[in-house]
Amino acid sequence: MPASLHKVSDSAIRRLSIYLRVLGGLEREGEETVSSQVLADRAGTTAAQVRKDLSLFGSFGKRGLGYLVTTLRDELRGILGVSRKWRVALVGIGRMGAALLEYPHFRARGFEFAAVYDSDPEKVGSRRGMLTVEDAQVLEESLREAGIEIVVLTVPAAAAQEVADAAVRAGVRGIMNFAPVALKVPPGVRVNAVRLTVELEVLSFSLGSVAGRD
Amino acid sequence: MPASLHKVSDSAIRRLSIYLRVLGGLEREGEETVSSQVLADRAGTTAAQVRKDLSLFGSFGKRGLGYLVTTLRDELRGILGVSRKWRVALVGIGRMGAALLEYPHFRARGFEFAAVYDSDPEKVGSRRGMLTVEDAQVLEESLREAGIEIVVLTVPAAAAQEVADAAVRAGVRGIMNFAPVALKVPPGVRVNAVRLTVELEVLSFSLGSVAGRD
DNA sequence: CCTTCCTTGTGAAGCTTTTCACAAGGTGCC
DNA sequence: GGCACCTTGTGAAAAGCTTCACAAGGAAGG
Repeated sequence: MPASLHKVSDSAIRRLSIYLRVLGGLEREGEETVSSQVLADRAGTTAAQVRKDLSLFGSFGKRGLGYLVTTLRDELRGILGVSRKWRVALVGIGRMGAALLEYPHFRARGFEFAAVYDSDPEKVGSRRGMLTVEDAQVLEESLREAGIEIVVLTVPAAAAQEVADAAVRAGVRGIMNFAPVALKVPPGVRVNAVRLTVELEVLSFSLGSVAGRD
Repeated sequence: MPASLHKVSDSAIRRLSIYLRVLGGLEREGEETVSSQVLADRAGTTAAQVRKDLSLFGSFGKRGLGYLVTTLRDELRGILGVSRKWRVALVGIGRMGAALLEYPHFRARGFEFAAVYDSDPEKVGSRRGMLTVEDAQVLEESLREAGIEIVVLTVPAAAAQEVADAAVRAGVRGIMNFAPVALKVPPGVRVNAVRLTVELEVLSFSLGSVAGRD
């Protein structure tokens, strides 16, 4: 049975996103079908896991054959909600923010930066690609007017909570947080933290341990 | 029982890294002790989880009092392997690579970029802070000579596996991979992938679902 | 010293996620 | 059409992770 309302784990969703990326590659290579085994190899997981993940949302495969690449890709897009465009804003134009603004994979997946903010008077008013940097002081009103749904937060840790609060007041329900601080948000708002230092420290731990296995 | 050799989950290590960050903040605020409850609040988890995580490595607290901030910080540094410096190399100086080179939190935690590589002749030989960009063609030999232990990979997907192979041959055992592709590496080498698009798609899924809880 | 209060460390229970294994369904060749 | 072969979808088992609940240890004050 499908099950769109049963609670689906975060890790399953992460893997679906990876499958989607893999399917894009397969399509470009001209593959028409793919088995759970091949999909798993390319995604770095197991065939059983792939089938289980997909079965959370329906039966997309053909027994004896596998999955139709294009069809499955479309299904996954629908499940993940990326068959539409999302209006995203970036707050904080440091080096990281600037890099993300230009990051080609976001736009290619339907995430479109529709507004950019900074609090530095030197930056406010300057252009970044198609966008003009707006003053973070008018964040709340401006986000609401622009109909922003997701905010990417690349401000210093000290300013992050304040910005998040304003974004929430403006109706934003998704925040991708690069600031090294745990944001408090009301229920109904989702924060996804990207912790670069944590990732390096996980590596450090693995290498430091007696044997550093796989 | 402590247990330094029992297998410790990745998520537990991630949390330890977050606790370490929180402890830094507490120390700057002049706190001398901290309870598992406060640590949990600031780290975004529960008190029981904090105690369980720490108990994997020893008994660092004092009943009735909590944990000594400075002591626990030192213990965590030791556990995570960041009481020493790590020699890190960056391969691929796009916008993302350039942003990471300047990312202040890496150096502050003991991760020091000791070499930078790119394959673009325009970039090779130019300076980036204290470093001169080296040619990616001599990656393997150069990494070995520089004694690099960790590589941060910010090259296009198509080049990533090749770079990873060279790094592994050079003795690198830790790779932080920003390229949207699953790297194959031999046992003993650890890859940590940073998947920015996946993080956005997880948000997209959460917002798209009927109710987008929490 | 004794009592009260607080917080840790930790088995055990509960829950979630992953892996297993196989019946069922479909393909494609002869 | 029939047969051999392949791959999915899925209950069930296994493994892993988190939460619970409380005994034990220590602090603080009288």
